[in-house]
Amino acid sequence: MELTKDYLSSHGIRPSAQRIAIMDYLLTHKTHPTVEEIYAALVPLMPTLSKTTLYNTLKLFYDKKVALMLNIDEHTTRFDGDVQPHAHFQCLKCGTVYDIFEPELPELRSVYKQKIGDLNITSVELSYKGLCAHCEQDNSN
Amino acid sequence: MELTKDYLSSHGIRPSAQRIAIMDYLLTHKTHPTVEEIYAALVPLMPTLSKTTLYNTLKLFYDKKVALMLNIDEHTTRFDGDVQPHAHFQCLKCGTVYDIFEPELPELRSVYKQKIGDLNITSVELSYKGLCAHCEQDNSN
DNA sequence: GAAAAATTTTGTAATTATTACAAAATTGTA
DNA sequence: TACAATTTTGTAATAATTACAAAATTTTTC
Repeated sequence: MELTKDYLSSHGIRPSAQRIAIMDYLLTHKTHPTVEEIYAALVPLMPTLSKTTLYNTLKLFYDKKVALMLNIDEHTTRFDGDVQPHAHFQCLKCGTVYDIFEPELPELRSVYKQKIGDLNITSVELSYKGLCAHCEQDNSN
Repeated sequence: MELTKDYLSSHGIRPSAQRIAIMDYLLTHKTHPTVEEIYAALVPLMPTLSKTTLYNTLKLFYDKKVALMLNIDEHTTRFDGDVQPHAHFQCLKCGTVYDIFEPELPELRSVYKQKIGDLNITSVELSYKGLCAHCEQDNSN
């Protein structure tokens, strides 16, 4: 908690109670949560928390580069407190988003913040879809 | 137009007038249009076209693999009639989505439809963001 | 330490994208 | 032609996100 506060400060984010709680949630739940999921988890701990604050804060985290904003899910934006370059996989059946830290994705690291042609890259998102092992063998289609 | 009809048929899609018009639009406008943009362009030609048909048709095209459904844009889904594996870049300022067919993206092709760990990949989306050359030199920030 | 200024949070109300659904129209087939 | 299946349409609902101004909190200045 105290670490989270310093983490925010060192990234130019004033550490309010709300911001600490939200960042702390992202750092301890690497499940690529939606706004709805974060809200549902935090409201019991912080009953006055508003959705607007949550949206504003997540946008701030994204701008300050302490969170990734993932567009992998067709329906909603998901967030990731792990800002190391890595890829994601979403199961088309159960919707779970998995991290992919495979070393055979060198281009993800090398191209990051480089130029392709005359385009100045500032962020990359590499997303896979398919069926996860669990859903693959599950016959309850 | 006649070609478009055959193209749909050969992919198991019954070629209705609406479907031909929509596919034809995608094949001749490689601008990664939104549903709204496609609708605005086609309604003058086909005044009875409904949004529901457009949504259903684009979903069908995606399922039948004659269109890509892009989640690169935070606000809305975009579609691409070019189904060859390739990457995209969206300018954070003007919003334009550019194609990236760079040869230094080998993994995009090799990993496509392969396995990573115990995950069965069926589609890949590689998205970059940043400023395009045009917006980069434009000082009207 | 109190007052003023700046920042952050909140709640409500809009907006936008997407989906549900059933009736109407169209197309394919017996 | 008539029946069945498919496709299209329009309206209404849902869900995600944003706008906005008032209230609360924090920081700065005197």
